[in-house]
Amino acid sequence: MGSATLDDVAKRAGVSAKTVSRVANGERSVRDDTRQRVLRAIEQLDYRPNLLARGLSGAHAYTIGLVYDNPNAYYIIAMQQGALGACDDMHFGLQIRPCNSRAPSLAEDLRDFVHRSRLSGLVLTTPVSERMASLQRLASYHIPFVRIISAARDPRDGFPCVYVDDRDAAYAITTHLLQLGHVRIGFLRGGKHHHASAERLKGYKDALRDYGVPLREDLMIEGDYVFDHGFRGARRLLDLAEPPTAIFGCNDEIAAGALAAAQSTGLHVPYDVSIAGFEDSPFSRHSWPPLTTARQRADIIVERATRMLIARIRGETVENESFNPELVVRGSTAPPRPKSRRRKRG
Amino acid sequence: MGSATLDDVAKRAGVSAKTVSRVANGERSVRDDTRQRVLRAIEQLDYRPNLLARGLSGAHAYTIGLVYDNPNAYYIIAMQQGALGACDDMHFGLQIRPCNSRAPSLAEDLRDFVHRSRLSGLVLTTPVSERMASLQRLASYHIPFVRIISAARDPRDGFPCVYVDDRDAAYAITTHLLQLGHVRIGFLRGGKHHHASAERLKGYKDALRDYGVPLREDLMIEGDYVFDHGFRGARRLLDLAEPPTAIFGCNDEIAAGALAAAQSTGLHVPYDVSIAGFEDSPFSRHSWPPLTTARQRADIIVERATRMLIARIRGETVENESFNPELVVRGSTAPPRPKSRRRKRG
DNA sequence: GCCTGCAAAGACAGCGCTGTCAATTTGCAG
DNA sequence: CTGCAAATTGACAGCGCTGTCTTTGCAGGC
Repeated sequence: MGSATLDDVAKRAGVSAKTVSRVANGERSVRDDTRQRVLRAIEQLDYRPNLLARGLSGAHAYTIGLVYDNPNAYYIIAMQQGALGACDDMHFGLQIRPCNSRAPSLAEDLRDFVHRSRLSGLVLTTPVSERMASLQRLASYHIPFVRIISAARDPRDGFPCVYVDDRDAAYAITTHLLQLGHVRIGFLRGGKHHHASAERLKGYKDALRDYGVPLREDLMIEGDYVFDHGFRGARRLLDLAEPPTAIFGCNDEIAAGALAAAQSTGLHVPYDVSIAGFEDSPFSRHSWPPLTTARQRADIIVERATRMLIARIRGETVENESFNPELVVRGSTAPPRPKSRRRKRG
Repeated sequence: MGSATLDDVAKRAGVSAKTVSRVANGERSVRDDTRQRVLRAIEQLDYRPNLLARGLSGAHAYTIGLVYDNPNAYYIIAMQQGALGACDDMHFGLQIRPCNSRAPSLAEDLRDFVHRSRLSGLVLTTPVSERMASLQRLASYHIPFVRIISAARDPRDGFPCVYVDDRDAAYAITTHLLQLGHVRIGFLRGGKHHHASAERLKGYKDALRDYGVPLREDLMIEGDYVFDHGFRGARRLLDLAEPPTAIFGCNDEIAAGALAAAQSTGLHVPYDVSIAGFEDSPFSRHSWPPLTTARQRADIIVERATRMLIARIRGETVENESFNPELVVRGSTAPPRPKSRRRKRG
């Protein structure tokens, strides 16, 4: 019924349980013929280690936690995929943990989460990874973690991380629009409390500055990472006396809102107005026209972070790593059309 | 460091560890003053049960597995939310398990998954829940599970389930289109191997029959639950000599593809062609125009299934339950426009 | 032949909890 | 008061594995 245990295998192979344990965990100090004998017994009995027993007995449970606070389903799934891939590969388990990154008790909640299941460590994604005070506390509890953050360069603050250069990608998108000939470019900001959002705004501003285009406050609109903000923000922009000829949404959902707003006004994208997003979510591929955006491989990023974490847990020293989102040009951006020829329908 | 254990609490409260265990698990047979004393000690020491120890010791780990084989991110997240909600509420843990529902070893993979972590049971979502042979095997391993399936009525096959009437919802959508005046209605089918897909096709056919509209094979196109099928399928339909005036996509992603196809051809939705989806995914709200669709609360459905499973694990007898998706009419459907007035733009 | 040193294998004691069953206390009729 | 069933509580043995320490086996140096 319940599958075979170490002892069963040990008896069959004529060795002690500890030796079977050694073989199962790939330890070196087992003579080759013994190892073969044990492996055969394991196979014959179809033995599978009991993860609970291993976790209870050992120093930790060979399981990591993936922590996120994000409303974006595609993002979460991509992250889970990345984490699961690395975990399967390294024979670790995975526990998922949605949470509220702004809860004052964040660090304590996570500590309990870790202790209750004896987790080996945590992968912290944005924006949880940006709550420095909580990270300090987590570190003081001796809980290993690796963060994924938005930064142009290695923060070197002692907390290991994978850092993603959002500024650079936003710069690339803005440059793309500028090179098409756009000058009035609207910016729909998202996630006031997300560092990534500030970085993207920075990239936008830097590009305008480098191209000698003056910033216009009325073209930058604050809001959240949601469709509705994109819709209303774009409406507001398009209702200006001098509306922008291009709109850059801080993520694909905002851009989707902007796209809907433009189309609902009877504007043709990209001929009447260009729209760009950020993320390369499936939405950006499935809308019409498909969105110009920045490709962010959340799955690969999280997979790297997970491998780093496991390496750290094993006591290896790890280097921080960086990722650069890349520009993906699709049908939603084109050169601006002379104002006179702009038309409305509907 | 590591949090307090049962023994610590027991000492502090001046009782045996077993009594603390009883209080922690909410068992009846503890006198009230003893219970209070123990609860106080638990609070003072900030005691949290160690889930691994509990799982190893007890008959099962108070943790369930959520099994899915689905490419749709929104769906998965909704299901996870529902399962997590119920699990948190019932003090159960949750393990997620993406899998390949068509693997011949499905039942054995799941058995190993259950044994390795001593899982209490499984929630099986479509299409895993439709692999009857595997379910038989799972049952023969004495693994408790609850399925979510697509069916018009209680299957009464001995395997507990939550059943969702896809046929009825598809009937409602088709009826909605017929009542708007559409006669040539295209159907883009998805997921050949999903029972839900067959049910939706059935709803479509039944509605046409009831309205005396003859079925036309050339208006029904097979494919998968993906955007691309929607796009190509819709193109094919729209290129017919007598194209449909409405297209029903078997899920929102297919409908999104159809929407993009129509728009890329220069057609105006819904004036030139109506489009309906199925699922009420965020996409259906975020496209322009937003999609008429069928609302399926995957979160609530999975939450119910999870509660049923836990009740079953506790030895209670449970009744199967049913859910009906409901019609959500949005901007993508409207009465057909006379053919002569149909227009294209470029 | 004897001792040293190292690799290989085993013994044993838990990890923190629950199931089982025995011991103790309590409540209450007689 | 006494007796007895019912209600509480506790003792104890694991659950299946790993960490630590010990023992065993064997090659090499004198």
